[in-house]
Amino acid sequence: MIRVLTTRPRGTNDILPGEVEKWQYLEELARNVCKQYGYHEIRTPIFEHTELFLRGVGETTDIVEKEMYSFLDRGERNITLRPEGTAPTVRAFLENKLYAQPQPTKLFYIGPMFRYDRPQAGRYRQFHQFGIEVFGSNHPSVDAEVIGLACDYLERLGLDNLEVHINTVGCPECRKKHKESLIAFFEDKKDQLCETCGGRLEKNPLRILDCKSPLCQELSENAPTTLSSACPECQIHFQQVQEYLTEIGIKYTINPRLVRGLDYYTNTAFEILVQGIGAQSALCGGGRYNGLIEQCGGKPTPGIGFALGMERLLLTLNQQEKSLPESGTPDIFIASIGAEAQKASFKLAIDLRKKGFIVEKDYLDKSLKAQLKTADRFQVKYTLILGEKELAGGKVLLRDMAGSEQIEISISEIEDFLERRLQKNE
RNA sequence: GUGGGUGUGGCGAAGUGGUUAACGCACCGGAUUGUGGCUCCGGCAUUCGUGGGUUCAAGUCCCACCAUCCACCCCA
Repeated sequence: MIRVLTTRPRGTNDILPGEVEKWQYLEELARNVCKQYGYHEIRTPIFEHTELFLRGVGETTDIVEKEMYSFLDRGERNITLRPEGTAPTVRAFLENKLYAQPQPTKLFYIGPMFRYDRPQAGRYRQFHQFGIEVFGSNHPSVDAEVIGLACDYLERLGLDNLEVHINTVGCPECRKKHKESLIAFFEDKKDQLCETCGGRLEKNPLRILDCKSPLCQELSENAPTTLSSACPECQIHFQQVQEYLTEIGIKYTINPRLVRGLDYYTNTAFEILVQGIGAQSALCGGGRYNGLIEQCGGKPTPGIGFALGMERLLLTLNQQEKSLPESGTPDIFIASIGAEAQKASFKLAIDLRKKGFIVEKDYLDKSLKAQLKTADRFQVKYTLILGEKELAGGKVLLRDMAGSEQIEISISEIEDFLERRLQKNE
């Protein structure tokens, strides 16, 4: 009846203990890799002025047209939960004048994004991205570094069967020409195109190239590609990016049909794909966006970056049965018998925690039997048993759970003892 | 926004119109005095997503709604 109180909003997830450790591990690794490459973390707000995304992402994109979580705040400001991380990063770069520091600026972020989509495997309304951005260099080695960083990260996780697809979508001039030649190419074929592609022809003919309908694929077989339409300058840039990729041993596939959905992309576009996690096979996607910073009110500044889907990454790791850390077990469990001992065990627990041990205890006045059962569930190596008898003598029983042996030691000796034993067993 | 599948206790899962809704796991308690893992015993769904309808009788049939999963569009 009051189900909404116990049901999370559609397309969102609770990350529970046991699972959250995996997230922490993935985030830590991302931070470490970024650090080695000289990228610095940036944390921008989770919401921004709607205008930023209209401008930055593009008014005709699906994100803006139908996927944004937008609302008026109490001050009548039009606010949107960020659907992606690049525009906010650009905004922060400009607002905080990071361009005044040595260039290029190399940033990374990890955090939630929001898109109002129908959820399915690997797609959620709140999802998390790890992304990097480089502002201020159009050097082809930067393109290769960005792609290489993503590959490095994924390889360190031991993932198999990854495919790096790259393409160039050219500069705005190339794109304009390409669009015209595409429309001309499909002119006499438009009646045969599928329903969605019929509509795409006028608005976004680029997308016909990666339509999944077999007939559209066949029809577009010999269509001009962004690559073939690229001007000499863009061709050269793309060529150099490939040379740099080869230099660092990254295997890639040139996919002339690869186009990215957001308006701001120019030149290099790339995706890292993986099979086996459902229809949404793009683990990571990114590219160059040399016009975006100017579009957002800055001086003309080249940029490039990627976004990597954390949920999809977890799905992949799961599917490939890669092991990740799970929740740890306490060092010791403290069982007590009787009210006095309960109080003493409470103090003992806190003293030991202050010494750095991970300590669990009983909070329910359970029977000793039940407490040992609980200790067993926690899989602790040692249980301290504190009863009236021991308490009187300033002692505790220290029980080795695996060997079922226990000795009596004085409370003052516990720390030393555990220090030695727990280290030895580690 | 469109299409398809699913919806029984914390989880897995029987049940296909008829007395008290199997079973497994998990959880909690107990098997004489303060001792876990094995075993045994006991407890744990006034109820089958929600609301209507058909029927003498519905978890079982019909309708609607909701949720969830998958897919399309698109994207991470």
